[in-house]
Amino acid sequence: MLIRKFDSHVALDSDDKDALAALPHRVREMSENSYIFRERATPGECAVLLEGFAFRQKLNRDGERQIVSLHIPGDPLNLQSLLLDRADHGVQALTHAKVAMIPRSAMRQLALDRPNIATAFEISNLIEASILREWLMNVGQRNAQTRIAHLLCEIATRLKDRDLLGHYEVELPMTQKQVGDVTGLTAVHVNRSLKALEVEGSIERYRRAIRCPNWEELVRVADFSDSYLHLGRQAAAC
Amino acid sequence: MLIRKFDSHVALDSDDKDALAALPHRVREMSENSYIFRERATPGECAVLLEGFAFRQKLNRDGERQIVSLHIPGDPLNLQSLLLDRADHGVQALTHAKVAMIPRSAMRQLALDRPNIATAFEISNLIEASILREWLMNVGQRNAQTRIAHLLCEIATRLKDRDLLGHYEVELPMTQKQVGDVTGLTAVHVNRSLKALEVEGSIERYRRAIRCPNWEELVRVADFSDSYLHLGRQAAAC
DNA sequence: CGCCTATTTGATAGCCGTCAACCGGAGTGG
DNA sequence: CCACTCCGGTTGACGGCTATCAAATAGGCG
Repeated sequence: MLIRKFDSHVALDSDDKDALAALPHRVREMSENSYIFRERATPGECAVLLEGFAFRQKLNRDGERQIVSLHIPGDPLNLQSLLLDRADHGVQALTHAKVAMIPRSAMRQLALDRPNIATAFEISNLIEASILREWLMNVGQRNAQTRIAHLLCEIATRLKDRDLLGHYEVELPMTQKQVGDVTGLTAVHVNRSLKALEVEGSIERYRRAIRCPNWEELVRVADFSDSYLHLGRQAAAC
Repeated sequence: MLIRKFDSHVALDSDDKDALAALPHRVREMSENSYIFRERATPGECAVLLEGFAFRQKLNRDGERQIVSLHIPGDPLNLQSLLLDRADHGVQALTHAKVAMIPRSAMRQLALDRPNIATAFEISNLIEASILREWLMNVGQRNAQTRIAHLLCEIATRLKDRDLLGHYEVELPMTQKQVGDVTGLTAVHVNRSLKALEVEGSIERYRRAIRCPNWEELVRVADFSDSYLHLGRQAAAC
């Protein structure tokens, strides 16, 4: 999984792939909503999501939660803690999930030994920052319907890019409260906005599954453009 | 300026500092609001802010602007474009500013030659991402007064950390419209919120200068904690 | 079935946006 | 020196989007 993701950023040679495959690790099964890392921790391992979904969150003084990223299989979950001494946010499983835990020392040695992989680490971090900028725009400047539609477009696009999605049909593994914590809305308003999107024909819903019969239309409503996801190999890498 | 910033992330040896000092560059004077890099560009140079302030912004479909970062002297302005092929946002001078422009190739060679500096690059990027997460929390979960107070605390803390601020007295070089574009508010509401902060005694104002006679109080109102800024050397670096 | 959580819906309130007018300092030109 | 202009800041009235509160419905799982 990780190989596939990193290879999509930088062209890895077979030695790079072997080195990634040879990483020592243990696989942990995480149940829904369980913590993978807690805020302020300095974990001794790096986690890579193998199955399921995960998210990162921050809490404010009043205990209100902001979800600051969503992760799909293949995503590293705490690369930043290779270099920063304390996590400024918590990482949790969104669904039941499998996570590969890799000793920090092994990850750091790998980055020292294999420049291509170090570059892939950096690109992964930079894309995360780019997504954060887009989310900031989303929450700061867009109305509720657009925010939610944008989130749907992003998830669908990221899943599709990693071959985890057949059609544009998302089984959104989040409660409406969690969608609200991503978009800065309340669960009630998320509900109303989803309904409005449905009534206007941008999406169809059955339970939590959301289909996008008219992708172009949803993209338009969402003010979505995938350029911030920086899909494909980055020409600038060496 | 850059040496001082990077040295605050990682302990640089004298060779590292010499290498940074020897970087080829030209200094550009930028007038207020002029573009340093445009969205979607692939700049051939890296910029480091020497004097003045700068910001990055994204525009949505309706032309509304979200400011996604603020920069003070010493900050690199487009490190991410060393590895990502197209900028997902624009960079502009907030005030009259001096910027050092360094050829991309020289920056990349430097990162290859000097691991400490490569690490400093990465830490700088990671801290930016951490600030983005906090801003997302700010815009998504806090009310207007708290958002603005939080922004003031952050700016003051960052300036103080780089010895650019005597007391907690910020001459905020931004229009109220720009503050709104950071915080996801309108200029009118920024104005009312600043007034409210003043009435409640959290800040004092004279023109655009803002004093914080009671820093503790402002921090409390702002729900501010500086941990996300990751000040000081990161123990995890090697 | 029974419990618990998530979703849905309605009524109401409030924060913030919009529109508009006025003020006030800085720079310009007469 | 003063009038003029312009841009940003300030203030008021009003409206709308979203939050809050509350209650009913539906699903999931023992």
